[in-house]
Amino acid sequence: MPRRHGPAQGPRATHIVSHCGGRRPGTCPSHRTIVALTRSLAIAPGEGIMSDEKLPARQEDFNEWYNQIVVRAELADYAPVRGCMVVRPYGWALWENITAALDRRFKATGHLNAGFPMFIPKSFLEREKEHVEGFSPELAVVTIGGGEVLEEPLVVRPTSETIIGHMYAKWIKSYRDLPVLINLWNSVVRWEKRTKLFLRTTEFYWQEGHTAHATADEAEAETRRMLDVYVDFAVNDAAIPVIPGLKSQTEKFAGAQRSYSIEAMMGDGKALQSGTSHNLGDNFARAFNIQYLDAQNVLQFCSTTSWGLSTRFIGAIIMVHGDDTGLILPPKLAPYQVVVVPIYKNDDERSLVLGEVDRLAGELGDLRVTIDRREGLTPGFKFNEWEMRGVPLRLELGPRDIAGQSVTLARRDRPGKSGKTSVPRQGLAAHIGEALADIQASLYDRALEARRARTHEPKDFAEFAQVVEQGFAFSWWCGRSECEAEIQEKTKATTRCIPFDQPSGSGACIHCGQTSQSKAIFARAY
RNA sequence: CGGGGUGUAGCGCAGUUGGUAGCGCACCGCGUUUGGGACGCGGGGGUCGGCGGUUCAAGUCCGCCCACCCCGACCA
Repeated sequence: MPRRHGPAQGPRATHIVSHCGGRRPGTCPSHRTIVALTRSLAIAPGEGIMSDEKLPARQEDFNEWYNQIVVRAELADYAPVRGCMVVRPYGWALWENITAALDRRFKATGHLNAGFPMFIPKSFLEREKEHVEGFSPELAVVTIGGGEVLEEPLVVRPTSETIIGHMYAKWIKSYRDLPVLINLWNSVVRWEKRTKLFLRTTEFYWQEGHTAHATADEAEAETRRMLDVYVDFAVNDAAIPVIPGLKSQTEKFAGAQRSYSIEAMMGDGKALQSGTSHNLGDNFARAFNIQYLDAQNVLQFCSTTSWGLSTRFIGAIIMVHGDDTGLILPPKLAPYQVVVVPIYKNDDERSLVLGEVDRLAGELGDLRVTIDRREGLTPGFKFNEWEMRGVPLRLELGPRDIAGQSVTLARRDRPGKSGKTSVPRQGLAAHIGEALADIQASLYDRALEARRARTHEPKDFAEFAQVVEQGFAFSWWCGRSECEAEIQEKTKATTRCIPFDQPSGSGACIHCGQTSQSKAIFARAY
């Protein structure tokens, strides 16, 4: 590929905005087919097909499809700092709806929000052995402050377990202080080698819950309870089917005793860990002396947990629901649930239509509605743009609709003209409410069906290797790290989780043949 | 960190044998358009990644540096 980056802007921005610009189809491999096609139809290249206006087909180039959607839908853009992203208002509105949906659930389970500093003394990280081993390769370290070399370097938080540990040790004295249930909404920094908007950026936004409990059982219950919260959110608000389960030893959080995750299948069959919950046992309690006196006046270590869900989840929404036309947002999280496109030819029609559009929008008070009043753009352009940006429902209102006392309704889950119906103006609000609920449900059903179609239970390792190229394998696994490493080397697939939902009995490990007590989900992962 | 590649307008690119920088899109203005990605005319926009060298003259030739991209090893 020729150069696709510029020094001043996001280096990858160029790459993302258009893989070849579409202007020189002859020099771009991806366009040769199109060019050949147009030639055979005796149309000059570029005359009949505006290739740069279309997204790449998911099947052709899923990666490029994703990159273009993120930028063109104005969810995010590349920051001038390598690996960092700017979340644009449309993307942030989506994130706000996600945070609201989660925060509501956190409050309902008794958690309180707090703010912790982004700088952590470097020595804190070193207190827990596994933790420092896991995180030191990706730390950003501050060595100078106010022009002077710091006595102790500060790390920019990659996660807050250590500073939480320090403070909890200070706050917790008695069993009467427990449990402590705190959540943080913040951003963290991990110096990743290879980044991708939303999925893996140097800095990302998330929530991290941190709790301390009197007993190991309570901590385990909390860990599982918050994983359930993530499942509930993913399924009911994001319309994303997820598989909750236990992480393998190699996949678990650095410093945790046990990690759980929810795993989702993306549109290309790869897996995305979409949320995690960790039982930290007494690892951090011992490292930071988080101790309390129990009712018998005996000093005990706390058991702690942590759990997080990040802006990565936006990547999941994009890759689970999106189609070749662009983004499809689940109605419950969409920044705009309804977009109204007014249609008119002259000033008279314009005032007629806009007046009606205002009345109509007024009736939809409970919904998130936007009216596209932009001048100088054809309705057709607006249809395509809002479909690309994933608005679940579009209302088209022009003179014809007004004359017929009706409104044209277009469902995003059925793109193009096929998703259009004309509905009576009377009772529109109720109709729209039903349509949104229906879209929400159908997105989930569609995603679940897509996952089913690509989830297999291979007979042998040869079939296993084949199915994980484009989907999930649900297979007996011995649980040994060495075995997992060999599988990864041979197939690029890793265990995603050991689902809670297990068949009874035992079986032979898909790779080494050892008798195994449980089956794992294997897949290539983001 | 290893291997490969690329830096020219916001983006995609062209720039011949060295002769003082151009095209498309986007942007701005005006007009005609507007029910599935409109068109015409006019206009603004550049330390050619940086530094140094060769030369009467460097986007172009030479050297060094920087940045970024792709592929691998590591990851919410």
